[in-house]
Amino acid sequence: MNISPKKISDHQLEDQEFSINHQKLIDATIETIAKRGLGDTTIAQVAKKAMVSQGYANFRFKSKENLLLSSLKFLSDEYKNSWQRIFEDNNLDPVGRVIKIIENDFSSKIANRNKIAVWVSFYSEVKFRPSYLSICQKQDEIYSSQMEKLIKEVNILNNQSFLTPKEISETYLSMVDGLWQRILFDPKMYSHVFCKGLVKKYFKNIYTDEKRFV
Amino acid sequence: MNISPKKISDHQLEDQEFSINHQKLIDATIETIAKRGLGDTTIAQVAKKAMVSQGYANFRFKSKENLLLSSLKFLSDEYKNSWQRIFEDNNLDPVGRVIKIIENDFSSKIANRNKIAVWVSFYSEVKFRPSYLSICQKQDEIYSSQMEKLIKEVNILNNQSFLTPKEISETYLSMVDGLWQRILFDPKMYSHVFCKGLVKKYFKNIYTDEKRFV
DNA sequence: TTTTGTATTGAATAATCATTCAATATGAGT
DNA sequence: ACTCATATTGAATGATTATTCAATACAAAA
Repeated sequence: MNISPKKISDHQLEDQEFSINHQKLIDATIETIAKRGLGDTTIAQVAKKAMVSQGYANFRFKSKENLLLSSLKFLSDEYKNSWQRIFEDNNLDPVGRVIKIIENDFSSKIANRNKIAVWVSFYSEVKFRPSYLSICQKQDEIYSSQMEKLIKEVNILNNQSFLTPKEISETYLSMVDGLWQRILFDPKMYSHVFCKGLVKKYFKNIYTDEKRFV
Repeated sequence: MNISPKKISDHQLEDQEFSINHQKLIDATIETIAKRGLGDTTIAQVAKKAMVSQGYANFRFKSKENLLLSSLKFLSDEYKNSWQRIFEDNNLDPVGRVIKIIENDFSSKIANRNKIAVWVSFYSEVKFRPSYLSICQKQDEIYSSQMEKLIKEVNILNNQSFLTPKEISETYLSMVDGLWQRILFDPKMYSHVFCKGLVKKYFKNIYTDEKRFV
């Protein structure tokens, strides 16, 4: 995982905040949180999983807090990138874009149980750690407003007027958060297929003539 | 808060797992988790807030884990009772019952930021603590099936057939979970009024003839 | 008042962990 | 081969905190 193509010594990359060890530690942090919970995640365990010494992990990230923060940032960026790719794809019409968003939100890369466990762990601490909040909240506002704009386009094309774009987009985003949480409890019942189906049915009910919401 | 009407010495109530101190400690636990997060909640802080000694808190609940568990149980029971009251009220027709459920889910007693912070904290640990899971999951399944049954009644009366009762009830329950989480981030934007309005609009869109979904 | 059983204290204990840092390994340049 | 700069180790440190328990307060009964 994350092997750089050419063998480069780590220190050459240090200032860029990237190296094999840097990423190995972040991956190990995510795995550890997913397996044991944020509260039971220790530097020792993370270091062991990343196969570096405990001291090194601390040295590399300056503090445990910073390691956790970097891991959250990594997940946040991963999601952001997948979102942006959809919004920058000019081959998609509004409905096609909505469908891609849904597929992405319940893809196995994004909505797997490990990553959700990490998200929820951080979410639960957001109220107490301004640094977590600043990573998540700003992005969340962007997603909200971009989604609303997108739905506005869909609404116009599909001649729907009872629900406002804001209502539809807020409902969608809440549903996704709720379903993610439920995947944690009962991943069998809340399978990707089930979740995608549920959300698409929501849209199908609004845009009855649109055949693509399966 | 929770003053018993007559002055009774605590030990008379001990076997019933209830006493002034018992409840004071649970209240203090919830407040502490809400204020500092599950990870930073220590027995010392809880004991201080409950105005008993640290040793006593431990003695009374046998362990920190048990104190946390009792607090989760308290919240879970509180929600359960409010839910049951609605389902046992024979004056309500199906739609009236749905509306009461919505009002309850976003009442200030249930959906306040402190209690949500506690819920989310526990949720985030559910994957790792079977004891938490057993308190939450069983109830959640009951809510799911009762809600589905209720929607079935509403569907029949309102002649709606495109969305299945299961789809509507799962969508509702997910939305509530998602909105709760969002209240944590941004309580101003996700006010009780906003959340209730959003959910009612969802139902209004499904049951267009039903005037009560505002 | 004295006794007795329970409630409550708070200081001591022991375990866990983040963090530090002196010592060592590594590998590129000479 | 030697030097030097950087990477990495792992044992020691110190802080935090759950848990224990001997000592004390209290209140009811005699």
